Amino acid sequence: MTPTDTPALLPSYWFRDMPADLAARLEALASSRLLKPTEYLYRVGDAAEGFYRVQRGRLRLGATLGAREYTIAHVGPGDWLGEVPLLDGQPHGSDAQAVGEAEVRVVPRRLLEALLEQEPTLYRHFARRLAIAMRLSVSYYGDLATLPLPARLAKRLLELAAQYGEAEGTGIRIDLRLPQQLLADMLVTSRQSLSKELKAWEGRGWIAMKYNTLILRQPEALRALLRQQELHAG
Amino acid sequence: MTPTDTPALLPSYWFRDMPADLAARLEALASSRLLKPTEYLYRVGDAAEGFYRVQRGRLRLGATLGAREYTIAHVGPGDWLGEVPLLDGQPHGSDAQAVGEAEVRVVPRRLLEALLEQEPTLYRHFARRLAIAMRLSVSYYGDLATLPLPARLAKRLLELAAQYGEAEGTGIRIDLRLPQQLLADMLVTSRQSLSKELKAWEGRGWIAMKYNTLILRQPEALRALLRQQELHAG
DNA sequence: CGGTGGGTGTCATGGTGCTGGCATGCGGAG
DNA sequence: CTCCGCATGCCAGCACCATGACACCCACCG
Repeated sequence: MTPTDTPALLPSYWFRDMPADLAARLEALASSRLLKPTEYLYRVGDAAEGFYRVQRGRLRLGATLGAREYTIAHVGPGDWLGEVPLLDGQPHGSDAQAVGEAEVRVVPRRLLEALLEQEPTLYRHFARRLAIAMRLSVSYYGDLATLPLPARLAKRLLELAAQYGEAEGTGIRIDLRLPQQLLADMLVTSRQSLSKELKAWEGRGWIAMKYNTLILRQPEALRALLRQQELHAG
Repeated sequence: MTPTDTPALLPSYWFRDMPADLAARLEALASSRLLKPTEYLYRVGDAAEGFYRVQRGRLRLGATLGAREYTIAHVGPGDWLGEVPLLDGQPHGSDAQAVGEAEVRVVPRRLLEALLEQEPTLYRHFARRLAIAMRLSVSYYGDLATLPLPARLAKRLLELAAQYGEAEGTGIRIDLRLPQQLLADMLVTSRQSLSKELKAWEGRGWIAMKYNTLILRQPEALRALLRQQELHAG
């Protein structure tokens, strides 16, 4: 939960939504599980085995359609995941895959179900979590449906800046620690297109890149581009 | 709820999920509201005023990003909608707009909240509803992210056939009653592209179109196309 | 029964972004 | 320090689909 052990994730707000009291009660039922890089915590079609909290590292949530993969979000320390199949009784509809080394806390299905049966008011928290998730999922769908790549990129970078950014002179520093390929996957674009766009922005002085760090030097320029693209589309 | 008063909707399964006992209790709290064509039941940013059930007609769920609109789903008689803002306390994140003349039953927010407070176990149903919604929303996102237009169209038509189709000789008849423009919006494509694709399929004998009715003559051909496109994409 | 307007079919054109391939660069392992 | 391998930058060619414009057709309505 401390910012320092969070390796700068992609937006995943809703996974965070978990009242402290409930988190503590769940934590008491959990055991640890270690995942090697690229190892799957669960895959599409798996039966629900538990409710998970990321302890360390990062997981990619995604799925494979035919031979093509897509990524929904990345989750990191403090994020909870895996409740959907527990709540509707269907198999998992997406994959959860460790990006690097990762550790998760596992609340076994039986124990969670027992807790819920004993105290059904806890369903209220899950309903709230899912309502937030639904809202964001629809919003991402809308972005993909209406915004061209530069606008989607600008929006994402501004979100990341708001969530994980730290002031750096006149700009905002984002510690990405993420290969361009993975960022491209999340934006539903190709690595090449992403690289090209970033370089173009760097040339204009909007951003600066070094190592794994990205600095928004002129966030206002990104906002302007976003507004303009949105208007132009009509 | 009878098939005959359902004017052939676009896929909207999850809105249906509502246990009969809960539906009856909600219905007892509801009053009716009539909507003229294109009138909004609620819009993005509106505060939550109630939980709704479609009685008659059809509503488009969508939103506007900049000057560009997108459509998430259509809902029709028997479908419930509008719970997200009630559950997370935020304003509406999408629009609900009557397509033709429509009538909805309204459960006022106060009454729903009172019912939930009195009987918190009802949250369980909402959690389940939203879990299903989440699953489908992510699946639509994946379709848009990975499938080219012909595959998305094939998938949608097969879904519609499974939901609303009736046997017709060797094929499946779908009573669309929907202008191509609205179907195109749901597929996130242009009217022209949709028309072109449908005509091409008609030429190959895969489908037949007349009036507002579409007949899948060779559903197997659509499934094959879908499989092939998915593989080709890798 | 003729008019009118929305829905549909079709086309030329252009833009966006993907594909595949290759060069370069950086950073970690030995 | 040197080497290797992943990550990045860059380019040519092309596929897909949006756009805008226009003619046609049918249903509905006066």
